[in-house]
Amino acid sequence: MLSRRYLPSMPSLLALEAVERLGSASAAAEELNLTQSAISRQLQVLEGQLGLGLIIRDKHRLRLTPAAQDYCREIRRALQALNQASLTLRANPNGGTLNLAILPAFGMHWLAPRLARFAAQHPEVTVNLSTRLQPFDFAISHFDAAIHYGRQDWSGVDYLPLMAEDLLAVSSAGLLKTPLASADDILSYPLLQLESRTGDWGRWLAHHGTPNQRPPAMLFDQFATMTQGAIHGLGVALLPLFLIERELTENRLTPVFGPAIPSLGSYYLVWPKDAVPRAPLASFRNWIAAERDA
Amino acid sequence: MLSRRYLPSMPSLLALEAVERLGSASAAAEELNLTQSAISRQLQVLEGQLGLGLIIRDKHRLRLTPAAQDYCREIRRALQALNQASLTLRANPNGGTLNLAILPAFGMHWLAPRLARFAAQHPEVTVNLSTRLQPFDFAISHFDAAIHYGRQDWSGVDYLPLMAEDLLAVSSAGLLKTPLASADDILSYPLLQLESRTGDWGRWLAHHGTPNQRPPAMLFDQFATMTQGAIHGLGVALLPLFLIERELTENRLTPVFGPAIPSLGSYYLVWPKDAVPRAPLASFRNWIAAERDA
DNA sequence: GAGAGCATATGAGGTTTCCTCATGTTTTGT
DNA sequence: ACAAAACATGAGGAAACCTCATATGCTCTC
Repeated sequence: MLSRRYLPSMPSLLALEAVERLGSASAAAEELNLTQSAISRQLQVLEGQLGLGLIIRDKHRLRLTPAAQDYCREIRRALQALNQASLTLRANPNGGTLNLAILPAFGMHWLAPRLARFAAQHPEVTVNLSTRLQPFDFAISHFDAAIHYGRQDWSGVDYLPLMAEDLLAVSSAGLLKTPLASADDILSYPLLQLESRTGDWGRWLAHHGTPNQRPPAMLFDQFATMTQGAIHGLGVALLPLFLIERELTENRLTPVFGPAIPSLGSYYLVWPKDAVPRAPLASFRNWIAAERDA
Repeated sequence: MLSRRYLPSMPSLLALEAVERLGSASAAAEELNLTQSAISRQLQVLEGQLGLGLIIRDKHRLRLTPAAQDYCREIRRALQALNQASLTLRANPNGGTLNLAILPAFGMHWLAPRLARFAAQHPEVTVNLSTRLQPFDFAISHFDAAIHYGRQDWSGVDYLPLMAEDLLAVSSAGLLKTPLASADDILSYPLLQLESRTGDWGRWLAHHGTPNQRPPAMLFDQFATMTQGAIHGLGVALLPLFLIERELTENRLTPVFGPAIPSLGSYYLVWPKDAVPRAPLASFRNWIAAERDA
């Protein structure tokens, strides 16, 4: 329950926030279209209400105490959330919102091209996308659903399988002087891999008859940067086929050895098992299942 | 930059929040120590300012539109953050706060017993603990630092090693009728393992001369539940020694085969590389380094 | 189906908060 | 030394907020 007693007023919080950011009451006043006098008073009001000093008034300069700076960090985040929520509501007065955590590569290549159709089909839902590289706890985040790659190893969620994945070993055209005679010749080139998928090269080698290897490789946190690395000749990368179709047709990447092999994990839409049902999520789930089967 | 124009007033947000939660304006009025009249007007003010209807007035009952419910979810979170920040500031006017993400088992067994000393040494810092089972992105969370188990595989952070770990194979006293003749006899018992550490049993077997195994095992997301499972005879678990000292001395768990083996990962304190230096984090880092070496 | 009980809405009016204007004081820079 | 710039504050008005009193409509019970 929220007690009204300890919630400062909006103007006083805005004043503090702006003063912290801009460094002076005058500048804050200008930004907020107020007078310097108003800011000065609001700061006093806030100090009075919280019952402590927030500002060190030193030679007619304002400086926040360390505690006030911490406080400011928190309230800025909260104010931005309020602002964002209000703007979203104005932009979309009839529908709901769907907060979706995506994986950057999947979001860019699979979801983004299709999402316009969802928007057309469900104009009442605004989709907010935010990238997350790792699974997270739904209970302490504000997401309705997430895109997950891997196996069904996220606890407390339900899964909708979206897509399997094939991995192809590729490099820039110039990297290999001569074609590889066998798969394990690849070990003489620098290998690139994703932090979150360090087993992939081992699986690729096993698939080509060289088991129990776990070759060293350069680490990237996202496919986008790894793809760029490969294009620029940094080494050989094992990349999902659906991400690099353009790079292959435009010869910026070329296959190195063998065909694409099926990836160990798949892409899923996941959402918390215990969430209260919400229309936007249900619409999205139905839509994405249909897209998958299209 | 926060525009003052679209930020509703505090009373109007509180009114909406309470109405959504309590279902009526009268109940909201009582909770907020206001009159029903005040609530009714604030709702109208809010609708006016946002320029849209939030409430379906149906037979003298108030019902929020779906969009308003979504909006409510967001503002409630923000209001709670403001409330929390204000209370924290009042409780601790001189110092900073340190938001720390911990691993539950490490937090309970290693950190908790020591944390009182930090509090005594640094009364000016309030430590907020929150458990996280997986690495996360510091840029989009509000944490100052985190406890990490594994290798140095979290990107964009600095590391302070805290502790290595030894793993012991244990079960309830009654589970094994006869002592194991060899390590791989363990495969005939159900094995328990952590979701995030699925390679551990393979390493344990390799350590005892049986390489390249990846035995199936029951999955747990936290050590606490897994320990309870082992105590109640669910199977054999590979548990960090520092977590189960009591269980061993009190014979609720007994070693199954062999001594403890060193774990692949270690515990670290990690914090974002690019963060602006803050006194609470520096104090904590210094303190925890000293604790580690004590 | 009449009346009690409980909702919300609203007119009128008071109180508090918020803001500006005008002015004073101190510091900084030229 | 003087201008410019910064913050503080007294006074007063405007806006926001709240209450009281009252009106109206729904629902449930007898």
